Amino acid sequence: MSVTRRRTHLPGDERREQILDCALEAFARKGFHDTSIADICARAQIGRGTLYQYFKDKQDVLAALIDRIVHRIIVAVQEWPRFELPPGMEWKLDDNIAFVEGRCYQIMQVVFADADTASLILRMARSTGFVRETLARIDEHVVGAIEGDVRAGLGVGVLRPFDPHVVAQFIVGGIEKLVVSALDERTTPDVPRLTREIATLVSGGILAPRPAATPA
Amino acid sequence: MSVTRRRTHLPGDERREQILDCALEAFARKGFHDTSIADICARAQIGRGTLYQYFKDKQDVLAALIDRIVHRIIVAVQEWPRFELPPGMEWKLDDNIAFVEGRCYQIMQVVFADADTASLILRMARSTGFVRETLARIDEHVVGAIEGDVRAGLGVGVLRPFDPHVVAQFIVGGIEKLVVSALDERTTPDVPRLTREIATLVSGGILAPRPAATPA
Amino acid sequence: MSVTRRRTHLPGDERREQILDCALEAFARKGFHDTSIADICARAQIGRGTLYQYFKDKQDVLAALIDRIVHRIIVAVQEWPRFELPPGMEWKLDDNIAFVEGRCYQIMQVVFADADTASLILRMARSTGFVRETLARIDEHVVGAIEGDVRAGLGVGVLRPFDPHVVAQFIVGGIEKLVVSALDERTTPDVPRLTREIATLVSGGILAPRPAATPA
Amino acid sequence: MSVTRRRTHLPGDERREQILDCALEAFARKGFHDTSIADICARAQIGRGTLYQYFKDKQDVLAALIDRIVHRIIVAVQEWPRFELPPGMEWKLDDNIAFVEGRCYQIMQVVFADADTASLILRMARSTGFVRETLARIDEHVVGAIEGDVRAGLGVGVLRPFDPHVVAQFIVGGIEKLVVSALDERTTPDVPRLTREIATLVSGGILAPRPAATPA
DNA sequence: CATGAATGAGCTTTCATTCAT
DNA sequence: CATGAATGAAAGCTCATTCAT
Repeated sequence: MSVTRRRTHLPGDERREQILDCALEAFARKGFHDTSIADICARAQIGRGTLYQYFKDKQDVLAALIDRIVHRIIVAVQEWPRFELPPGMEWKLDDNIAFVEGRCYQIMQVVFADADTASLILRMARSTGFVRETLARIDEHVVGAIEGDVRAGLGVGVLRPFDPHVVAQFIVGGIEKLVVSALDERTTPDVPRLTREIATLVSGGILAPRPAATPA
Repeated sequence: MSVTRRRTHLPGDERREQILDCALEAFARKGFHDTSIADICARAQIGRGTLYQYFKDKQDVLAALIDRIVHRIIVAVQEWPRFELPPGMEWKLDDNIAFVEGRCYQIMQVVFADADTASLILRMARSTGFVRETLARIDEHVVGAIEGDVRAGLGVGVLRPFDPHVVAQFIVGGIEKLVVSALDERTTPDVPRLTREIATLVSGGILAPRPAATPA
Repeated sequence: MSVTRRRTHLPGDERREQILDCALEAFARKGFHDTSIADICARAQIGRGTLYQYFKDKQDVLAALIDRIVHRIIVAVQEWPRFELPPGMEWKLDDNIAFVEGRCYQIMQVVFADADTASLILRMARSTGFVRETLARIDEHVVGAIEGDVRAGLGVGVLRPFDPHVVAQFIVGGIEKLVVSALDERTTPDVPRLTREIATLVSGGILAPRPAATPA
Repeated sequence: MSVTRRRTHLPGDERREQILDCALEAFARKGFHDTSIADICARAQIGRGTLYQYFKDKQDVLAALIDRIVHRIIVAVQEWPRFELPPGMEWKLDDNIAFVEGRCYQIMQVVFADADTASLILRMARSTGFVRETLARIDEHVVGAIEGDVRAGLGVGVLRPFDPHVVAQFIVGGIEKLVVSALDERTTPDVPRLTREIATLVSGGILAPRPAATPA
C-alpha cells in the first residue's frame, strides 16, 4: 500500500535546515496558505509530527525561514563597500554607472540569491503584520545602504539635491519589479544587461546627452 | 438576542457593486485568505447565502474585484495623452521632467485610486496563477503605456538607446515601492514632491550636471 | 456508500438542547476525554460542524451541560421545605427519620435525576479546575441545604452539638456513594429502602436502643 | 543549550518505583489524561523511551500505580482488629464511638495515606472500565471490613437491624466526601475532630438524647 | 539499558458552500 | 430573492509509542 520509508536519523540542526529548505521550496511555489504541513513533510521525507519537534507551528516555520534570509542579507549588506569618492579625482558618468552596476549586482546577489528566496520575498502577501514587519526589516537594510550611498554622494557634491530615501526606494523598487518580471516569465534574467541599463538610467537619466553646443 | 436586520432589497447590479466594495475593504485590510465570507457579508449587511447569488465562490469575488480595477485602468490608460514631440521644438530636460511628472501622476491616480485598491494590488500574494495573471494584465497596460512613450522618444532620437520594456518596468516598480512604503507607514504621500523627484531622476539622472567647461 | 441523511432543520434552542442531551449521554458513558466530537454529533445525527454553531469548543459543551444541571439543582433546592419544629410538639425519633427520609429522597430526585446526569456528576474527573469548581457549586447548594437543617435543629435544641457542615457533607457523601454503587452495579436502587436505612442511621445511630431500665 | 543530564543507572525495581512515584504526583495534580508521558519522564529525569522498558503503555503505569495502592490497602485492612464484644461486658455508646473512631482513623491512614494518593483515588474519572473495576476492589476491602463489623455487631445484638452493606457504604462515602472536601480546600483536615464527629453521629444518631422521663 | 528523534493515528476546529425555509 | 442553519472536506496539531543509535 503505502511506500514505507525507512526511519532516517539526522542531527537536530541538519534536520531543521532541511525542513526549512523544503518549506522554502513549497512556500515559493504555492504560497504560504496553499502549502500544507503535509506538503512540506512530504518533500522532506519525514512524518508530519517530526516538523513539530523543530517548529511550534506553521507560522513558526515561515518566521524561521524569513529570519534566515534576513540574517543572510544583513550580514551581506554590512560587507558591501561604501561609496567613496577617490580623492583628487573627478567623478564622471562612467564611474557612477560602474558603481551603480556594482550595487545592483550586489542586491540581486543577496536578495534574490535563488529563485525560491526571491519568490518568497516578492510574492508573499504583505497584509499580515508579522510578514510585513519582517520584510520591512529587509528593506531597512537594503534601501538603507543605497540611501547611504546617495547621502555620501550628496555630501561630496556630485549629485543633484534628491531626497536620499525616496531615490533609494525608487531604485530598489525598480529592481524588484524587474526580478518579479523575470520570475513570472520563468526566464533567467540577463543580469549584466539589466544592471547596465539601470545604472545608466539612474546615473545619467533617460535623455540623450545633447551635442555640446558648438560655438559659432 | 441577535440584532435582527430587516431584509433589504436592492437592484441586482447595485447589490453586486456593494458586495464588491465591502470585499475590497476586507481584502485590503486582512488579505484574501484571512477574510472570510462572513466578514464580507457582515460588512454588506447581507446573509451569507446572498453572496452566492452574485458570485460563484470566494475566488470569483476576488476575480470580479480585480476585473473591475483592471477595466478602470485600461479605460483610463487609453485616454492618456501619448508622448509627442512638439514639432519644430527642442525637447529639453524640463520638458521631459514635466512629461514624466504627468505620467507618474496619472499612474498614481489610476492604479492607486484609493488606499484599499492600492493595498489589494500591491500586497496580495502573487503565488497563485490566477491573481498573478490578472495583475500581469494591469502591468501590461501601465508598463505598456510608458514603454510606448520611451519607444516614441527613441524614435525621435531624444533618448539614449535603452530597452523600453526594461525602463518602463523599472519606473513602474519604483513608483510601486514608494506607494507600498506610504501604505506601510499609513501616511498620505506627498505626491507632487515624489513625482518631481522621480521625474527629475529619470529624466536627467542622479548626477549633478557638471558646469559647462568654460573655454579658456 | 454512506448513509445519506436528510438535512434537518431545527429551531436554534431545540437543536442546542438536543446536542446537550446527546453529549450528556456520551459523556456519561465514556467520559469527557474519551468522547469525541464525532461521537456526540453522530448521536445527534448532525454534521460535526453544526455543533460548533452552538458551542465554542468541546469544553464549552461540557460547561453548558453542567450549567444546565447546576441551574436545575439550584432552583429545586430553593423550593425544598425548610426544617421547622412544629410548635408545641415534641420532635421524636420517628419525626426525624421521616424528615431525613424526605430530604434523601429530594436529593436523589434532583441530583440524580437520571442515571446519565448522576454519572456525569459523580464519575467525572475532578482534577481540572473548571469542573471541580462547578461541581463545588452543586455541593454548595445541596450540602448547604442540609447544613441549614442541622443548624435549625441545633437552634431548637433537638440535636447533639455537631458541626453542621461536617454532618451535612458526611450525609451527602454517604448518599453519593450509594448512588455510585448502584450505577456501578447497573441496578436501579431500591430508593425507599435506602432512604429509610440512611434516615434511621442518621437519626438514631447504629446502636440498638437499650431496653429501658425496668424499675424494681 | 539543553541541560544535559547524565545517564543514571538504577536497579530495575527502584527505577520502576521511582517512575510510579513520579506518575502518582503527576496524575494527582493534573489527572490521567492531562498528564503526558513526557511529564512523568521529566519528573523522573529519564528519557521518554526508558519508561517503556518498565511499562507496556501509559495505562499500564496507572494500573501498576493503583495496584500498588490496592495491595497496600488489602494488607493493611487484613491487619485491622475485628470488632469483638468484650465478654461479659456491656457495649455502651462510648465504646461504640471509640471503636468507630478507630476505624475512621484506620481508613484515613490507609486509603488517604497522602494527599496524592487520595487525589488519585477520589478524583480520577470513573467512567472507563478498568479504573472503575480497580477502585471497586478497594471498596470491596474497605467497605467489606466495616460491613464485617456491622455484621458482627448484629450477631451479638447490639445494633439495630440495618443492611450491613448499605451502612458500610454510607459511612465510607461520608468519609470520602470529607476527604475530598479537605483536598479541594487544600487544608489539612483536623482528623481527630472529624473522626469524633463521625463516630458520634454514626453511633448515637444526630438527635440529642432526651432527658430520662422523670417519674411522677 | 538509556535515549530522544521520528512517527502517524486520531482528534479538534474552521469555513466555504449548500439548501430548506 | 434572502436567509442562516447545516454541512463535511481539509487542515493543523498532539502525543503515545517505536526504534536507530
